Amino acid sequence: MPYRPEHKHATRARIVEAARILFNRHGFERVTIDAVMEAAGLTRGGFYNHFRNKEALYSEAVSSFLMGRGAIWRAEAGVDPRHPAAEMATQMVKSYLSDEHLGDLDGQCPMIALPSDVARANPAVRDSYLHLLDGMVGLFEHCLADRQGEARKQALSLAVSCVGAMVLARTLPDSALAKEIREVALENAMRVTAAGGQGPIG
Amino acid sequence: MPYRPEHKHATRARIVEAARILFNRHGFERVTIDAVMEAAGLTRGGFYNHFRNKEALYSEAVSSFLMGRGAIWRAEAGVDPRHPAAEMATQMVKSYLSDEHLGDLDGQCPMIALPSDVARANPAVRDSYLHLLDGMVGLFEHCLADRQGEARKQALSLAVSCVGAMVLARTLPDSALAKEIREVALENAMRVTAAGGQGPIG
DNA sequence: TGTACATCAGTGAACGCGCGTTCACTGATGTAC
DNA sequence: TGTACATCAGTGAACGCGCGTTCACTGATGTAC
Repeated sequence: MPYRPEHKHATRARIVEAARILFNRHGFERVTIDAVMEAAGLTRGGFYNHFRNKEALYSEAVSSFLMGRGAIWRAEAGVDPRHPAAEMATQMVKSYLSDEHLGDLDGQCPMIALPSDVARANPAVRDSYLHLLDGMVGLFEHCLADRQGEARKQALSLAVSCVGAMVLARTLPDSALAKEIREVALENAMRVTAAGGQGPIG
Repeated sequence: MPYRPEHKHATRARIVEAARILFNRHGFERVTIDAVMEAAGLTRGGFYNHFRNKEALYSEAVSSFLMGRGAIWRAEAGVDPRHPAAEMATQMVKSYLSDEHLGDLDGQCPMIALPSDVARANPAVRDSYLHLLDGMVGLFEHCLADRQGEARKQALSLAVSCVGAMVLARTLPDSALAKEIREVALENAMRVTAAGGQGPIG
């Protein structure tokens, strides 16, 4: 063995991380393999030592968010999986809908950055997206575990508000409407997380 | 004058309509000018008699929805601008979140089909998107005019639910989660349109 | 009414560039002795 | 410990294709007479 296996793993991880950032910013089509490899400190040709093709990389880049930045994000929001509580959901929502998150084109959640791109990609990529949304809904549901029977619906409501509002805010030109939308989404979410055990939106 | 002005106008409209359908289905990058012109019954070269470049066409294709399919959609939903009523908002929401709308890749609202594409396009395209969302919010607001003070917020809530849920549903692979999300969005919207003059939701 | 003409919408070949992918190679590394 | 070697991660030139755009042209049409 000329190189340790970890060497290849590390290189591969560097490529995925560089790709995640570039895809987030520019979308699938406008990111070239050249650009990804250069950002990872490598050259073009080596790419196919690691990935079958460009779409395979795309799929990995999308799912990589969950364990990478996603974990950091959960930590920053103060989410402790062992202590579910509605305030944690509140913190997550606030953080998700924040100016910082909207402006962070590199670190932003790919669900915001890539919806229509992913909608036209292959099933593996769409599964990665499902995986992310599933994770988000699951996390909210966990935080709202005390709302017997309604936790699932409330979690789904929060996810739609968060992702929906941010997708719109990112798509619109810098406009008053974009700001209004995020504010309304936040208000609605607060109403959900604040409510005890009433309806899904109480 | 060799040709009547209407002749050129009609040709131009045919190109925009062909483009709208193709962009909706495949996004900006994957649609070629060749494909658009062929769909309009023309050949490549003529394109630049009508548009400055591909992005100019994109912007027009997005805005064209409002006066074209958008008007049909409003009519089908039974919206009569002279008689605002919450039931009209209800009908619009139901129609927007329907299986038919989700499956209609050609006629679908571009806000669903193109968010991340548009987010990376030039300001004119993003303005067209804003124009669409503004139209939708304005329509809802008009329908909810009797909710003094809260109409605006309720209209925004409806728009986020509608577009957000549909964007997610279109992006996810055909999954149970996609169905759940649309159902929850519909329930929440019904709660908004059903409510008298209470809070923006509930 | 009929005809010659000017206009310009539409044609299609060509250009030039960029990108995904391939491939023969190089050289850094871990191992066997 | 030192050295020769086999491996394979990484290199970079090349290929082939597709696409946006340009441009010299053609021919259908409305108009002037």
